[in-house]
Amino acid sequence: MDYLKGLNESQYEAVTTLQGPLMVLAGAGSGKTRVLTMRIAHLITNGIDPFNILSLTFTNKAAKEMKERIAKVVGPSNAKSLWMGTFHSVFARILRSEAHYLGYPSNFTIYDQQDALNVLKKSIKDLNIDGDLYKPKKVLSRISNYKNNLITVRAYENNPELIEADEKANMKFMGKIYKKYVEECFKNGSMDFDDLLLKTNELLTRFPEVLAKYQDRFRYILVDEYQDTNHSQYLIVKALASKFENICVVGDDAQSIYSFRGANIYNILNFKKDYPEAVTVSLEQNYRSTQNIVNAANVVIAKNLQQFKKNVFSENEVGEKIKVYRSLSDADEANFVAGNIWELHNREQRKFNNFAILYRTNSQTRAFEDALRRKNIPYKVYGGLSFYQRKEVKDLLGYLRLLVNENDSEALMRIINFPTRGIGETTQNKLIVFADSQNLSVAKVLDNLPIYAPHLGFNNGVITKLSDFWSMIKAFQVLLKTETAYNVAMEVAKRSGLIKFLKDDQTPEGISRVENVQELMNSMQGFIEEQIQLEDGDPSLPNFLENIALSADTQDKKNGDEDMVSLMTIHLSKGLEFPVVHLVGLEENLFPSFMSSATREDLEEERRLFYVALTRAEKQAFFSYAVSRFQWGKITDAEPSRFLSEVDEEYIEFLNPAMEGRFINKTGISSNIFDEHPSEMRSFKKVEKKTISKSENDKPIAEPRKLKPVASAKIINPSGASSQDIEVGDKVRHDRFGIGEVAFLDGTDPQNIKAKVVFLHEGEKNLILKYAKLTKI
DNA sequence: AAAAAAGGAAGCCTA
DNA sequence: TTCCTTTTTT
Repeated sequence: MDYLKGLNESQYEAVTTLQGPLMVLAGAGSGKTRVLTMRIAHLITNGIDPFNILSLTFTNKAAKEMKERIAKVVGPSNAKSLWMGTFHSVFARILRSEAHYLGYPSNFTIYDQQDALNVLKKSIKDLNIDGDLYKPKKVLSRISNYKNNLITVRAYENNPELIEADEKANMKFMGKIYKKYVEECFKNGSMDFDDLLLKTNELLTRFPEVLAKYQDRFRYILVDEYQDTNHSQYLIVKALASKFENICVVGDDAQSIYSFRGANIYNILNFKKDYPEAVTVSLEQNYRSTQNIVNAANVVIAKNLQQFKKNVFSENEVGEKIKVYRSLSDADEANFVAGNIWELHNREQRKFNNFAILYRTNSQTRAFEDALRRKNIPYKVYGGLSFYQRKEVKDLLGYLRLLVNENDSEALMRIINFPTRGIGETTQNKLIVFADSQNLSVAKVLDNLPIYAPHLGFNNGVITKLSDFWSMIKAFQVLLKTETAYNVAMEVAKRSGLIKFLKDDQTPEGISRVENVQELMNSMQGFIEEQIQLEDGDPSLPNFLENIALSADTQDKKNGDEDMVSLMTIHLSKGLEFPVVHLVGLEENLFPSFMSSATREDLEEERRLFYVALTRAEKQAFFSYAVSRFQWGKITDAEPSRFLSEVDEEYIEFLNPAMEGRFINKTGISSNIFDEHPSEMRSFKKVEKKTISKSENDKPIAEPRKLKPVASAKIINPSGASSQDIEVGDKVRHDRFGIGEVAFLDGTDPQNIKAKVVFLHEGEKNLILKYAKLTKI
């Protein structure tokens, strides 16, 4: 058992405690992945059939890597029958084989967020509900919330509290929309991401024989990143594990950062309540970072109340102090970071891929891209629009999805007139309305076009276009029976006119679109070859489509990537490590985010995010913040993040000596370093930063303005033309914070007025009127 | 009636 | 900036 050698005491315990419930609290950099893989290997060497092991990971990439590592220990044939993957991919697979229980076709389509949004938009429109009041994105996130908490449409309708809550939030049609959306998805034979979990729960609850089958199969269950599971996932795990209770959860409560998509930190905090006999193992030695970094991260995270007591420590070198840079503007900050990387690259011979720039929001990327490009430093931005979300890629995939599931009317409508073939909006609407009224799918109508056409009032020209289109699709479907997925896709790309359409556009963007389609074809070819190599591989088109639908992590960072600086959000950086980390934009209202300073829970999550960011660093960490930043089309004042003041000074070194200690504020409420002379200093600052952004950033400059407090101001209501006066002393209502009173107004530019509002329950908040959507009461 | 072109508004928190 | 709506052209 060589693989057990080199484990420390707690790692050893985590690997070898095989029976019964086990919780492994794995601090950052404590060798968690190693423990997980060794544990599975150990299970297998102890005679457990891999077929009986279910291992749920956070990303598909993690699953793949882990599987490879396990294969090295126990041999590839043993590793093969392991059930390993994300919740979504594992249960999508199960749902496909059990779909008939739920009345779904086994070839159901999986909708990504964009698809879901399109269906939702259509639903809202069909219900004749004002889309301005019911912003699809907002509605979708509410629906997602319901689903993650197992609130089905029926449960919703039977829950007066929920209905009342939605009414209070000015969304009394939520129930109606929810119902319609679910019906549409069902009709399309499709599930969104949340459905994959919700329907699994339904399957396991309603059909005891199915539950028994999977309980019996998954005798040993491992869940990674347990702190980021949502309620729905929690229930699935609990149901499956309830027979044998061989459940091992691994995670770190200090790194729970996904509550905005439903993750519930109490799943891990209450594990002991669910399984009173559970053994807890804490992995506390950090092998990744210097002592300085570990200690600095510790003192910050210690400010959180909701957490397990841990003593994370490092026995690595003490290391350098964290360097803090105060910059004048976002561009200045980016120049500092780029210059610093350049210098370390030269002076310490660090390769570019040693560096990461981590930020809170994607919109911060641009400044860094500009600065790096100017210095000719190679970089790669992670996140943002992923390859599979590109329009041209989704268009081709739309065709392919339609071939597999012709009831997928979302896919059908996407491509029925793309490339344009004279089937315009009017025709499309007629089709949909008719299909709905007859309770048929659009595909069925097209199947029997000659019969239905008279009822549709189409002229001959339209009928010809429609039947031409549909016979083309049918021909593709026939092709699918004999040809490989790749050949079919190639045929689709050519015969649908898609390639021709894209090639007609010779602009650089157009050329890159063609390349993207080619890239899709390549990845398809790669997928097919890979699947053929595998003994139990499945090179079919449906399998390919499922794979991409679930690979939100396709463009994740690979280790040993090319020699480039990595730029990504902190969320994306979870699980990665870099010798040198620049954590940027450490400003109030940016990090912590202005959306997240409302409640203690939100703030604690931001602090965990900070913890995650800092613990990515192995050798050196740099913090930076700007005193003003180009944001929302305006130059906005910024104050140093409270997290900066939460790091003990012994771990920090200030690069702007004059500023040393100036921002430290022990109240936890942000302070402005210029508070002593508010107006003069601020207007001075404005001038200064304007010159900077002009020369260095070439961005439009805001009109000069005086910044003196005003007694009243107009607010612009973004959702309509109506504007409303808000004055000091007014009682106002906020979507989230509730009722409060305006204490102070600041600024004359109607686009940029800040209000200090004292809320009944949430206390004092600084809000930008334009975004706060306050209602006067 | 459909397609292309132009104009205008909102968008930003995080996968 | 990107997406959506409106206008103009065929």
